[in-house]
Amino acid sequence: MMEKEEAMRKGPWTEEEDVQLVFYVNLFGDRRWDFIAKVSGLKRTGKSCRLRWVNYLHPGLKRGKITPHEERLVLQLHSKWGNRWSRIARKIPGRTDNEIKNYWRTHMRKKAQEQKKKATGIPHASSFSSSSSSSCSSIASFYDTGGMEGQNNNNKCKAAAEEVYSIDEIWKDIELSEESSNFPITSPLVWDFPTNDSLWSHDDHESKMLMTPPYDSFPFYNHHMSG
DNA sequence: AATTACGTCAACCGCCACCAC
DNA sequence: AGTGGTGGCGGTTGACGTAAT
Repeated sequence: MMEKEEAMRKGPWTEEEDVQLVFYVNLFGDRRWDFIAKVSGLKRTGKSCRLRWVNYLHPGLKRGKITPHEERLVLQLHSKWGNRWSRIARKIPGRTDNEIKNYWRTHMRKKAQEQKKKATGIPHASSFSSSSSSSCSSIASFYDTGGMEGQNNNNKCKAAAEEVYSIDEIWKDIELSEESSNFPITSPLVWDFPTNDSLWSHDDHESKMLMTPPYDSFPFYNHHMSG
């Protein structure tokens, strides 16, 4: 409390901050965010660092639009779990909870509005997507944390959804589509650092490693920054 | 060309769970 | 068992880009 808090930065991250964060995450792992926030010299909170890493800098992130397969998967999982975004995201490789949440909000809202119109008698029927197997649950539970578990009135939808498309099938689909499309895992920054967990055992060294990342020696830095 | 409306998405906030002490 | 610190999660906001007028 008496500690005079340095003003924390907020808002969009700069490229320099990204580089710095990645450097320290590769050094210390992606767990101790508060520590990383402190030692990195970034004027960001641990939470902010974590968010940036998880939603943007993580090497495994898949960029680009949600595919129909993923969309289907989101629908399936949302019908099952409701707004458990992180849980859903874990089942969709390369997608973050934030991404899925945003996707759901923007796309499902539209669908919900259409559905409402339809319900109020205004003839406007555009299907959710030609590949969507079931939109009943998503519309019904749109925006609330329903989920299907334990909700009798929705069991029909769940059953219908599962009947139409099993999770296994969805996974197969995704694998196939990814194989065929050969989708690139394209994180905005391609980091060459080894993610070496052994670094974690170097607690004693941590304080000695508090240095500013040598930007010049980062091959990816120049590469990315020139873009 | 200027303005408005709309869509998208990165980032913040508040709450909660977990863990170490 | 109680407490404080930290990370994770879901909800929400606001900036920015683009389409429509």
